[in-house]
Parts: sequence; structure tokens; C-alpha cells
Amino acid sequence: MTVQESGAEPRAAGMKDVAAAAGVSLGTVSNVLNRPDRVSPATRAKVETAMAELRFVRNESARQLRAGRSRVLAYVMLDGSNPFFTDVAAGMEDAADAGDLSLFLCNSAHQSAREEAYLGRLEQQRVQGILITPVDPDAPLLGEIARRGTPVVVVDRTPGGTAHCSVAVDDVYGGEIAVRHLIEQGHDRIAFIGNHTTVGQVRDRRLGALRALRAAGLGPDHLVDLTTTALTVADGRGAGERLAGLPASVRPTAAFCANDLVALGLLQTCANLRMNVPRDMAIVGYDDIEFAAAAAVPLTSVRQPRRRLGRTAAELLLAESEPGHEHRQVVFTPELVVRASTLR
Amino acid sequence: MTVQESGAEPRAAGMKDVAAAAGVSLGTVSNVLNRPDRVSPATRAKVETAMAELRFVRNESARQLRAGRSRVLAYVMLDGSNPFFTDVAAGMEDAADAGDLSLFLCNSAHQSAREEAYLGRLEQQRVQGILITPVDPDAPLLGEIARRGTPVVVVDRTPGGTAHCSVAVDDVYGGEIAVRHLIEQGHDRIAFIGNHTTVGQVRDRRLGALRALRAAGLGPDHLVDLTTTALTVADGRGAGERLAGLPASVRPTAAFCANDLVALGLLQTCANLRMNVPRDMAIVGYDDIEFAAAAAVPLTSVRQPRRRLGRTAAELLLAESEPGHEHRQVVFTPELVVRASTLR
DNA sequence: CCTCCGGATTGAAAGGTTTCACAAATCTGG
DNA sequence: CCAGATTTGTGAAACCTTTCAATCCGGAGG
Repeated sequence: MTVQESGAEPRAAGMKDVAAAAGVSLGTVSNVLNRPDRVSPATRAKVETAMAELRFVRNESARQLRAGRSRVLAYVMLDGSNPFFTDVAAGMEDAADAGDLSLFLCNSAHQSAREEAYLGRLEQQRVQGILITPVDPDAPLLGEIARRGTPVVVVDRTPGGTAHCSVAVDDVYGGEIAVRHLIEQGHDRIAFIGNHTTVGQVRDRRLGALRALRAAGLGPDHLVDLTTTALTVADGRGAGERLAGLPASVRPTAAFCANDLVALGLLQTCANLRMNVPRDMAIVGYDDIEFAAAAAVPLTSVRQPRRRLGRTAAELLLAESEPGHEHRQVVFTPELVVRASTLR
Repeated sequence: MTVQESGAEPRAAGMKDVAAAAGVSLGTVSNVLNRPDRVSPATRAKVETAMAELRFVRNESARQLRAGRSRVLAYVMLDGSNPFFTDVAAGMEDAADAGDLSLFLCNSAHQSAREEAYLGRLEQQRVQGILITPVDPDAPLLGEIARRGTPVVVVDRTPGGTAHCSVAVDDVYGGEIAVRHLIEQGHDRIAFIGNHTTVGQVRDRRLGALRALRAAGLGPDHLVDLTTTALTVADGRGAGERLAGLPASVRPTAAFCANDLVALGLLQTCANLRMNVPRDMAIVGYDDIEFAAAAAVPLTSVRQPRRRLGRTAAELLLAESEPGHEHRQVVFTPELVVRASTLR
């Protein structure tokens, strides 16, 4: 007389149950799962049938506890709503797929508190490694995590020390090619729109801009700074209004925007004010997000190898576990994509 | 004589080590972690110091194995590069934060194989629940997972049966208000641009469009179908060219696009062909993504309560574990955001 | 017929935590 | 000063898997 099991859930089956149902030992079930070649075809078939019948789902916690290794990577991204980071993540997925790993995405949304919470949990989960675009690349927490044994790779930021691997893009060079292009188009008063005082990346892009001016024999006074608080479309609109308000004698004829969102905002203001782009105002953006090409006036922009950035970061992470590992800092070179917004 | 521990890593400390260092029992360490009020302040302090000194990091696998519960939710999203889904995810994060849970994001990128791989792993991890916008809402796998005990909530799709909770937006109504607005603006030949033959959502939006026409006493022949293969900016550009190629006598004066990307593409083609929006062509998009407002001609669009959608989905998921749970299908109502692209 | 060999299978230990019944210590108030 | 209640702390079992040394078995070689 067996117990009715209609009402109560019959508690999920474990390997023990599978072993019993198949009439083999626990060890054999494990072998079917982890070393199928060590097991005779007949037994394997029996075990696999039993698994299917019992709807067996392997318990990853137990597996990981015993085996020590985890099979997940995580990317803690700075801003999940920025297409740049989702493209980077796509590159990581490519690498993770190739290594039979899962990639989990976490969005810190520029909040240190959230970032810390995620890092804490990931460390507790003993993930195989953490990819991160940190709110603050020099926060000590990252170093501590790495020292405690979870590999960390910093993405699209360059940490001060050399405590981790990192991948980044040469922002100085990016700024340089953007402004060199504008100079070649005949501009010699150029607006720089962005928050270069607070964000390292933006500072670098501006340095590149100055370098291009110098190379053309133009002093730093040929760069007109319009400082924003962040890098949103609204910031771009605001900067556009300030720009339009300048007397014609000093108003720049071109603008280099610290990212494409800002550039789109500027473009919109120009359209509202009936300023023709590129005739009255040439615009260069940065990042080459999908919408840059789709804008009313397609945007010239500095493209970063986003997907490649992500893939390389993940590969560096996987390489961390190899024997004589040395931390590497990979720097990619951006390229200029010229479109209508700068071509007269 | 103790062993040198300079070179070799000293194996991460566990609760046992903490207990020894603090001179208390293992159970007490566990109490400090899980029920701090059951422990005297003095002992707690001792234990906490020991934890800090040993750099103790709790092992989540072991915790979960023993406790049975996990503290993570996962959202398997259809397209990580679509701002719509990242906004939905942000809403879920709000809810997860409130419940002291982590939200992990997985990107299936429209690939069933990837979706299945993620689902398998999540089930093995025994996550507390799965939120998903599936490639195919009627795939049997979802039902199986739910039956095996991992709650599943379907987001922004309406599965045929009632096997899960779901949250969605009323797409028929969305299509209706979009086209009603165009009719009110005096249009009576309206293009519908999208892939309504393959995607349920788009079919619904088109049905709404027809309903609005009927309400105005106009037959279905007043809707001109321009069918696309997907819903990208490029599809919109292509449709725009087809539209422009129509003889003026039959060419619609307004277009209802199945999403904002398509609308942006159409807008771009109009700009290229020197067609004025909205005078020569009024445009309504769908989703109201951030870039809709930022377009050269700000786009009228149907806004879905994205963040709310995500938050509600997560809340439904958390409610699944309550005693007498019944699956619920929540449907939100979209609203029309009118901007310059339809206002003459 | 015996020994030895190799492949297939087994059994038990181990991994780090949570939980719970129980013991010890401290407090309450009569 | 004591019985009983309350607060702290303890010890061992349990969670489910992986791993590895040991055993089993059938057949090849002598």
C-alpha cells in the first residue's frame, strides 16, 4: 500500500532517487552526468530514462559546493539603458557561449550602493569572475575582491594601479581624430560639449581635441567649452541653446560632443532653431550608437569596437585562471565614422 | 611548529574558522549571520571582528543548498539592445531591491537556443523565480519549468493558456488610440508599417487601427499595409521609400508604425526626400522610447508603462509563493503621447 | 584451470552552511 | 533563596552533489 501523492508535491527528485529508479548506485548517476564515456551504453540509457521520468533537475548549488567551480560570469554594467553597454555585453556573451558559461548581467545604474550590493552577492555566489564598468574605477573594493580570489576585469575604464586586467579604448586618440576631421573641414572655432571636469573619459576626449588643435597650429582658445552636468539628450539640448545664444562673432561653427546622446540633443535644438546641419553647425558625436546613423541628419561619430571590447574582456577573465598569469591592460583604437553631419 | 603560509593561498575562511577564531560554536556564527538579535552584543562583536580579520565571505552555494531558498530573480529578455526591455528591467530592479533580492539579466537575443540554455541553467540554480519575455510564449518548456516548481511570469506577451502569471499591455487599444488621433487630425488614408503577419503584438496593434477606422465609418481599405520583415530602423527606411514611390493619388498622408525604430527610419527617409513631417506625412510610433522625443521632429508615440510593467511582473512573481495563489493576467493600458510629428 | 588485466560500478567521505532540539546561564518575582 | 521563565549558546544532522579508492566481473593469456 503506497502513499497517495496526488495533493502534496512529491519533492523534487535528486540523484539518489534516480539511482534507485534505475537500479544503479549514486556514483554511476554522477558518472552519467559528468563522465558519460566511463559508463556502458546500456546503463547510461537506463539512467537517462529514469532521469526523464523523474524530471530530474541537477542541483547547481550542491554541484558547485562540492566541485568548487562555478560556471557563471557576471558583468556589472554602469548603465543598462545605454546601448553602448548592452553592445559590450553582447560581445561578452559571444565569449561566454564559446566557453560553455552563462553570463549574468547586473545593472548598477550609476549607483555605488547598488554596485556594491551586486559585487557582494556575486562574490558570495563564487562566480567564476566579474566583469565590471565601475562607478569609480579606483574604489578599493575591487582590489579586495580580486585579492580574495574572484578575478575582476575592468571594462572601458582604466584603473589607476595594475591590480586587474582591463580593456579600454584610447579616448585621447578618439578626441584627436574627431577634431582633426573638423579642422580639415575648415572649422577653427570648435565647441566641446560634455562634463570633462567630472568624468575621466570625457577629460581624455577633450585632451585629444586640444592635441588636434595644437597639431594644426591652433591654441586652446579655439576650443569653446560648454560644460554639462551629465551626458543626456537634455544636456545636449541645453548646450545647443547656450550655443545659439552666443554672438555670431564668437560662436563656433562646429561642435564635438562627448557622446551621441548629447549630439542628438544638439541636433534637435538646431532643427528647432532652423540652423542647418552641417552648414551652420557641424556636429561630431561619440560612441556611434545605432541611433547616430538613424538621426535626421546622420551623425558623424567616433566608433569604439564595443563588441570586441566585451569579447576581449571576457577572454582576459577566462585567462586569469591560467598558471603564470600577468595582468594585462588592453587598449583599443577607435575610428571615425564620417556622415552627413560634418560634410558640407 | 606551524606551516609556512607565505606562498600558498591560505584557503578562504569558512564559518568554522570564524567560530574557532572567535572562540564560539559554529551555530553561534550562523546566528550572527541570520538572527543577530538572538545573540548578545558582546559575542556578536567578537564574531564580527573575527569575520573581518579572516576576510570571511559567506558561501552562497552552501547556504542555498541547506536553506533551500535562493535570493535571486532572473529576467530573460528578448533583446538586450532594445531600450524598451532595459526599462522594463529597471522596474523589476525596483521591486527586487525592495525585497532584498538580486536581479540577474539574461539576454536571449531572439534566439531560442540561447533562451533554452539560460532557462536550463536558471532552473538548475534554483532561482527564486524567472521573469521572461519569451521568443515563443507558447513554448512548452515554460510550462514544464513552472510545473517542476520554479515560478515563471511572462512579460509583455500573453501566453495562450493560463499556466503562468503574465503582464502585458493592451495592444489593440494602443493601435486604436494611435489611429483615432490620426483620423482626428484629418487623415483618411493611413499606412500601417510592421510585420503583423508574424508577431502577435503587431497584429493586435493593426486590429486596433482597423477598429478606429470602423468607428469613424471608414472601411479597412483606408489602411494601407506596408509589411516589413522585422522592426528595425532599416525596415522603416525601406518602408519609407516604398511609401514615397506610391502615386500621389493613393499615397497615404499618415503612417502608423509598429514601433519607434521603424518610425525613426521612416522619418529619416522623409527628411532625405524633403518631405515635411507632419505636413506631407504624419507619423505615429509605438513604445515612446527615449529617442522618440529626441528625434529631429519629435515623434508622437504610444507609451507603454514600461517600468511599471517590470515592477508588477516582479511583484507577481514574489506573490507566487504565497499560500492560495491563483495565476493572474494583468493588462495595462497604453497612452498616446502627442508631439510634433502629427500636429499640423 | 589459474592469474592477471582492464573496464564498469560501487560506497563513503567531503564540501560549508542552516536548523533545531537541547543545555547552560541569567533573570523574574514571590 | 527558589521555581520557573527567558535569554544565549551548543552540537549534530541534513542538504545534494562530486570524487576517488576500492571492488567486481568477464575474458585473455599462460
